[in-house]
Amino acid sequence: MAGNLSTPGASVASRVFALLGAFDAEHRTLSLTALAERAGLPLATAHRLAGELVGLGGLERRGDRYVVGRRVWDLGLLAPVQAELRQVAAPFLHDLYAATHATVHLAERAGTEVLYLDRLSGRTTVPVVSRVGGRLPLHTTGVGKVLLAHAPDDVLRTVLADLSRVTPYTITQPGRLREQLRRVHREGFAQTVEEMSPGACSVAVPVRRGADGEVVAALGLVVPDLRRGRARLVAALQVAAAGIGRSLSTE
Amino acid sequence: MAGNLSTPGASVASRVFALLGAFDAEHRTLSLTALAERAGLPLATAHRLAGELVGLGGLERRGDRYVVGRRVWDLGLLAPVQAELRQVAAPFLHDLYAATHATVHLAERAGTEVLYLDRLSGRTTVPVVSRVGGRLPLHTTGVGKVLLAHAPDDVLRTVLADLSRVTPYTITQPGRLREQLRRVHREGFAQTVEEMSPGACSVAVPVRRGADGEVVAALGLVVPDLRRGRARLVAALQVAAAGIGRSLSTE
DNA sequence: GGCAAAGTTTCCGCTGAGTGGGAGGATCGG
DNA sequence: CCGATCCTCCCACTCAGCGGAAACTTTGCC
Repeated sequence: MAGNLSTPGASVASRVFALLGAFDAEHRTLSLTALAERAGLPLATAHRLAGELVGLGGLERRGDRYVVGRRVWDLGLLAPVQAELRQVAAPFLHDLYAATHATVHLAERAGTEVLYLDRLSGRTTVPVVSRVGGRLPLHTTGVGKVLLAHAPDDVLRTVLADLSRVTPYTITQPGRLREQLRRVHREGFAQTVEEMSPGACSVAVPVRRGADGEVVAALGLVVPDLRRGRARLVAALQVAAAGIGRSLSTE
Repeated sequence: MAGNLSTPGASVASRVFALLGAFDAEHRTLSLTALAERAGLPLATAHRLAGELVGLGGLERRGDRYVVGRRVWDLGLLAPVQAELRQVAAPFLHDLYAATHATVHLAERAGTEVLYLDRLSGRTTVPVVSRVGGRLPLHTTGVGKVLLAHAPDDVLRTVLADLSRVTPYTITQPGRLREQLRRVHREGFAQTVEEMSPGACSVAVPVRRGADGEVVAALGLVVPDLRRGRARLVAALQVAAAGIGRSLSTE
């Protein structure tokens, strides 16, 4: 994990975040050894610091494994991560869910990835890999394609230069993706067919801030099949996106 | 704010959390001076540490105010705060919302307070003060009364000893509250009428883990008026709570 | 404009908090 | 029983962090 933080010169604060940053969606619990390893800290240091963090609520111990502490959850909920957007969007997401019973996503672009801001998923839905706070590639998801179509040129170039394959259907040819992004502009929505996850298709539309039309986010649906009813889904998305955009204040 | 952390002996990690802990729902942005004050740190120290945290993503600067950083949001979402419960409950919360269009709450008891784990609120709803990750008194909310009715004796005693008044209708007499808690047991649900927030009423039921019947959480609805349709709301809540309880694994 | 007050940033020398190698335990499996 | 693996603790050295104080910026008032 990143440069060796055990070298003198690294602040304690950075070590705190190194420890916390050792956790991710695939590693929600870690043994001390794994924690030290992933944080790039000597065992003794990790042990002492981890103990301290447990006392502060930044970590929790469950048996001999560590997990991120409740205190961090508390604090994180205070972070203004698109707070207004999420607030405004919430009822529209419910409406979409009620109308479609598909998994509903609200996402923004974070660099060259999609960042999922909110998600509603029902009982009977295709398994979806997204997660609020999670990031996925821009070229493999519906919301990602929408955001990519409206991203600055340098982002597009970076993404096109490295189209990783996720499923057999993932689009890895820059030319094909470029063509699809043009269609996103022309038709106003993006779609994917099993490009991120087998058995999952998606459609997505941009959310434009009412005042200036800037694309601030994307709204998407994940369904098992798009061959029937796509038009209805897109229409529902567009209604919701327009409603959200209208309700957003000018920054 | 707590003991003076500027005295030597306090670890850097504790100062980091002191700074982050200076933020709360009412203070989501702070000037440097306010931050230092609320964290109990000397100005120079707060300034340096805050700068460091900005570099690490733990804080963000907006103009000359600080807010909690995205990194903390990211990390917090990895904290296993009733992860299974929230996951299992999500679709039931949607159902409840679809059926009632009321604000839906999922909450657990954290010491002598209610901790809101999830919340769905629609467009047209009474203004509600709850917030995911937020805490409220046990005796002024529907979910709180449910949780209090099933809390250990020492918690009950502590709460009864200090029934703070929030609105003119808040129950502040231990006797009356005791009587209501008995009714919660007898009738299987709790209610409030403008006891937390003027114009807001609520009903709530316990969520019992299927395996052992232990009350692990409470499920509640907030509506403008309970005089009509209360029975329907309670019935809907009970169906949902039973469904959630059945889906919970034995810990 | 001039001045005071409040808030923010920088400087710098002293010092004890933090560090981490290593020893010592605990636990497991063969 | 022994070795492997992981966790905990110790302690002497040292440099990262500390914070008082001074400089600087912004704001608001006369």
